Amino acid sequence: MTSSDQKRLIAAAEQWLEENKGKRKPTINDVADLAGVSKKTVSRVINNAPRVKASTREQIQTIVEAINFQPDLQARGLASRHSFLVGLIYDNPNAHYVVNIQQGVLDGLNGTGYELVVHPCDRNQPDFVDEARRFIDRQKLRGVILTPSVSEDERMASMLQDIKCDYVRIASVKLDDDKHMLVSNDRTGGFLVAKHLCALGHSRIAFVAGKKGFRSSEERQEGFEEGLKEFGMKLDPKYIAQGEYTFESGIAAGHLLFSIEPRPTAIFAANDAMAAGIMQAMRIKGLRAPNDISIAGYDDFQIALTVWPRLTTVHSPVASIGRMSVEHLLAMNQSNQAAPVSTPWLVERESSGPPPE
Amino acid sequence: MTSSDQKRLIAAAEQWLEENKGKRKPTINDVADLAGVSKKTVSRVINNAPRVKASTREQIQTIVEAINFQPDLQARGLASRHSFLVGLIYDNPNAHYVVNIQQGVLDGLNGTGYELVVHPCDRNQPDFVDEARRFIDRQKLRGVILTPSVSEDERMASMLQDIKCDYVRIASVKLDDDKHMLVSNDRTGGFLVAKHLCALGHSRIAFVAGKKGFRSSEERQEGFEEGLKEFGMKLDPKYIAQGEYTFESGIAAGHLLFSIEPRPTAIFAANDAMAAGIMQAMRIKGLRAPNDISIAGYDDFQIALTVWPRLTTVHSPVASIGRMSVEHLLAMNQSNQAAPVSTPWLVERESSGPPPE
DNA sequence: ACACATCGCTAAAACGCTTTCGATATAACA
DNA sequence: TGTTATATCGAAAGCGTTTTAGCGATGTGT
Repeated sequence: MTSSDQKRLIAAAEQWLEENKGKRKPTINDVADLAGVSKKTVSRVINNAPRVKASTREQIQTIVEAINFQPDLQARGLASRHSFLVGLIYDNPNAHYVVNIQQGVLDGLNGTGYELVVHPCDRNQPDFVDEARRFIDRQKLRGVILTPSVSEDERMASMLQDIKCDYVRIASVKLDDDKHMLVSNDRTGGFLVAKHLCALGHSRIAFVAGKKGFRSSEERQEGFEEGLKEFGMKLDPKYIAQGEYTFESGIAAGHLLFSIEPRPTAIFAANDAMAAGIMQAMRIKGLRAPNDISIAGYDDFQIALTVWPRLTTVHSPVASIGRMSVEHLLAMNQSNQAAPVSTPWLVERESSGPPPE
Repeated sequence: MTSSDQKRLIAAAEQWLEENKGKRKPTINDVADLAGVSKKTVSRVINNAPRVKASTREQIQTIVEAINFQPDLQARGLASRHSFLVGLIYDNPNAHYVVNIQQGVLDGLNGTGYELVVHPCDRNQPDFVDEARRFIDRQKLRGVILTPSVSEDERMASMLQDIKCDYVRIASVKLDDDKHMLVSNDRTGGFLVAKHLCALGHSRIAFVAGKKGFRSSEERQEGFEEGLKEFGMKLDPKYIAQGEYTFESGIAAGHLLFSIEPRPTAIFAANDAMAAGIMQAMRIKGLRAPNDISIAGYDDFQIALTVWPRLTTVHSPVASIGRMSVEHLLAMNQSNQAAPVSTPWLVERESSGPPPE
């Protein structure tokens, strides 16, 4: 394209703008007319489709920018049978988890032209899968991201397969094909905690499990047991308490564990909220961390910093998991990549220390 | 409609289902054909428009249900120039606030056919209003909900007026027409705290302000001062510390206030996170709540229950505010209602008590 | 009895894109 | 030179709704 062509096109575009100032938004027809090509060719350009001569493409792009043409998403969707929306389906009760994962997903979506529509669900309701299905095909979502624990639900996954909706499951272990998974590898996190507590010299170590049926809790526990094993130790069943991933269940688990003889010298709770609950229970009993009992949690959410002493915990990069999950989702049909895996790390703070004499 | 008509229609619908089983979804054309009417009449029925004979309406509804016709949102949007999406625009850094308001908004949207698309924004970026504008008219949102502090931004509001997008601003004070406001009345919350602390017998009371430029903090403070006034007291400027609404800024404010002579016997922080920070600072100084200093916060988020002693605070019904805001938004063009107002209440816990001798 | 609304409905034209199906021009090849 | 690929582009037909324009039948007031 010569520069005089360029000038001529821009002049035409300016004139168009003058004539239609505020009256109506530019459509693909306007672009086609101004560029002297057919709609189809413009369509090819805005969709980055091949089979357009470089110079033609350039001309069209000049016009598009000059009159600030934005394709209408509804029209596009109607013709191509899909929307420019991605869904986030979650049932996690933890506010920090939801906000962080959501932020990560939004970051990943940024600049792609897709927007995020959120959809909490309740696995206790018998029709939650059907409800999700209606949601998805009402809005013809481009794809969905599933977070734990709904990501662990096979009924949900097979429904998505049925309706041919792209999806990525964020979970602590690989439950599906590579293309549909993002693994957070909680086993490693549990392992790190065991190593940390063992290295400090603890031998009577307790574990507080999260909500039953949550895979993350099982993974954290198994990783933990592996770590203990490496130090020639094993998790004594009497030192295992069942929690619910809530602060209150942490308090209850704490009281339960304190009454066992001999008392454990360290407790690993499957998340921070329960760890904070245990620390609350310790205060009531007059026990102090880490002097009497060391405490470790999992998540590294705000609560880990607001308790006293601050909590030793496993940091899981939740926001970055969210971002990776969208990237994986949107690249799904272009390349055959392996499932991304995120690796957590240990954050040592004041709640853990050597065992008492 | 006679019952034989009904049967005939249902039989025809069943046959249609048989013929197109899984092949394609029913469209408005199918309904029109089966019911023996024009598309427009079906359109009137599904939009609850007038000028349709009751019996005709009934027949069409019979067919709609029989073949489970769901109007295509993209096509509807294309023709009617708006989508079935509502936006939530937020810039609040507090995870609990975001999740709760979001949950409330989703509750309000439930059953309306609208879905929620979330859009965080950053008021520090110079083009955040333009960015929001592009987002809104790209997706042709039905309306948006604005939460503090972006709800307090007049540039955002006037942009929404310009593009004729319905919106509701959630804020602690009325900043706009009734139709565009939902007021959370933080002044009352501040007032209640003052009354509570005064009634306990405190006379040296400090206040920790939230982030500068946040209207909520100002309202809480003013309500607080009104309450003090009612007890014949006033807020001594030396007892006012500037915070940032964060836990860390609470720690800093605490240390600052502790060093003042005479030390205040009670501190009201403009939110829970800062109150928790102050309690952290007290622990470091060897001070105890409420024996040495009473503490009160604002929000009643989870952190108020996980600190020790548990925090006396003001409960603001955030989720219900979210729900009300959507209802207000969707009813905006039908009736002329007053701006809904939510009233907070005091929750007394162990962090506040009588002043020391 | 007449003009004039109102009601109930229809046919056709948008809405702004993508898809389908070809057409033409150019390059490559024998 | 003729033949075949390949690259580039266009016309027309959808996609599934709502809007527009208007028609006949029925009621309403004078």
